[in-house]
Amino acid sequence: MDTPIPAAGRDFIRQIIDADLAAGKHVNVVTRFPPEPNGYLHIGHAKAICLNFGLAAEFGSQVPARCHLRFDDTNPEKEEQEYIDAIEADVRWLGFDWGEHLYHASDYFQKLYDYSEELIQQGLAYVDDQSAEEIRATRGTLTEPGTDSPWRNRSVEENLDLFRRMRAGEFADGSRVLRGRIDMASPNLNMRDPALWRIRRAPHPRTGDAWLIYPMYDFTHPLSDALEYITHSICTLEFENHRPLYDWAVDNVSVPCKPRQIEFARLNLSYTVMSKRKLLFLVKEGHVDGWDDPRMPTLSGLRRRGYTPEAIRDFCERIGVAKRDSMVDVQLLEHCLREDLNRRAQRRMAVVDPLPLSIENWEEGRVDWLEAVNNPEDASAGTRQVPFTGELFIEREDFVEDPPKKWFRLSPGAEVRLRWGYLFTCTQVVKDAQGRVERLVGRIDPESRGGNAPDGRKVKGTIHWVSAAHALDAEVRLYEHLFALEKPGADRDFLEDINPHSLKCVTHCKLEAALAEATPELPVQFERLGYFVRDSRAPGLVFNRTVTLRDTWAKEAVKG
RNA sequence: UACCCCGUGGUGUAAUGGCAACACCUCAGGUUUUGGUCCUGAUGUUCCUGGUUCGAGUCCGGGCGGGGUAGCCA
Repeated sequence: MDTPIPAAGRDFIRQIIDADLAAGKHVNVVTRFPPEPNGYLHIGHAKAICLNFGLAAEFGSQVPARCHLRFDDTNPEKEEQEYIDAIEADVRWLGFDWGEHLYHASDYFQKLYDYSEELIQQGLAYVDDQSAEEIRATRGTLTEPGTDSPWRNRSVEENLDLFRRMRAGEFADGSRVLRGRIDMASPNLNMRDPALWRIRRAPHPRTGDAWLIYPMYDFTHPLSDALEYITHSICTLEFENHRPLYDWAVDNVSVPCKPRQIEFARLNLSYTVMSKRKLLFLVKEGHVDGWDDPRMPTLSGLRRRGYTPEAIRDFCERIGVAKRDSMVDVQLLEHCLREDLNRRAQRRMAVVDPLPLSIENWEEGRVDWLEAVNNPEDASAGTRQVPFTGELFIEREDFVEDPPKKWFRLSPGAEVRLRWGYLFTCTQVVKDAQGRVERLVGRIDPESRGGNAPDGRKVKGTIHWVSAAHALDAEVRLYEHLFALEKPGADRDFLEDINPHSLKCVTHCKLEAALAEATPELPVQFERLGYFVRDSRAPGLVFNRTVTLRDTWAKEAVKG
């Protein structure tokens, strides 16, 4: 190593790899991201993806390094091609590339089968005729040892014969299982003669009906890692107790290398759920619109919502990697998002809850094309022309008849700036029969074109607007967190914690005409409201609110 | 009450025997044609208890607390 990396500040996994490289244990770094295609990828997977692919990219400057994408497809009853396709698309969208290294555990079934015969030959595996119930009953408990199966001491020949016939389909589903012959009294339950292969007459998305027996994760995973020459096999904490079994597998068959399993804490995010089981439930029971519902923590949902891969990667970097259970505040994710969007999103004006406003001293039919800055954070984004007329829409929220303290938006007699336009003073409030404000009337200062008065007087409030004659009609979907509680399901069914206000669809919003060209790939900021993106599924002009702007006034208002 | 893992501000992460730091959040102020952005500042931290050491968040013992594990799921 020409430039030794200081240990300080590096997470424990990077330190392990540093040490392995320094000690000459490895001359390269090979990691893998091993999803099971039984659901869509979520933000928790993003953490694992960024870790594994990130490691390969980082160490690649030092030694040969790569990261594989491998589908852990050993349970045909839960896995589907739709998920396989979605996972590949999501990993790519996040910004990672596995190159040639796309693998499937199902490609290794024959090798795994051969390794199993090796185990049988060594007396390290046997065919058990017990039912699943009997095996469960004899496994023992957390505090008591299990008892040996009556079939535990079969001869090698008999085991070989039976195992071959299992494969040939001579036995019914679930009637027999191949078990590792380890230790029924082990304090680690995973070592109490774990099942290695089970009989399942289920078509597999990739192998079709070629196999009637399927290997278990605990057997498949370590050997797949070994077959791919994985150096560091990084997984989540719940597999910690499985590590002795992982090591047992690679130690007892003739694989070409012995990868090391390292466990880290999975991501928990406040105000959401992360288990695939729960996410699947939300989809199947119709609590959300699908896996890519913009309220879902799935990568496809976040994408549709307007999250950027850059923001998600930044987030994954900032949360770090450790072994302690934790719950990350969703506000950190939103902070990363806003930071990215602030840099890149062009500004537009849009009125979600329109209130008509008429300018008395504006010549009928006159259109004034004003210059508006597209992105104050990025001069190269340039400017655009926005039409100003005597009939506008403003945000209903920006007007109050009886302003509270520190209110510097619109109220009767108060002067505000119409962004990029003129200083405006409200002279008249028109109400309907019910007393609801229907329309505002007022005057502009004709000398203030562009937003500044010639006399230099300060106007603190600036509000956004849209010319009525030029406005586009659109639907805007306002989202909040899917769950109302920080930790959904903490003390009741998680469905009861769903936020009833997680989606608000608002129709007949008024947009600046330039928004007609908005695409689902380009985030925009609706000035003073938040970041939005064109929906990728709905026909017509439909926008999703990605995230609001920080709103210090809202906090002020709450305080009174 | 078996085995494994983990305990650092409200949250997440760092400090690798030597001044407990960074980010988010919160709060206060400044700048501002977005109550955005940006800038400045403030509040707040080593689970308890013995020990080793000149010196312990860090090493050791004992507690306490949290998480995981009894699929032919992954």
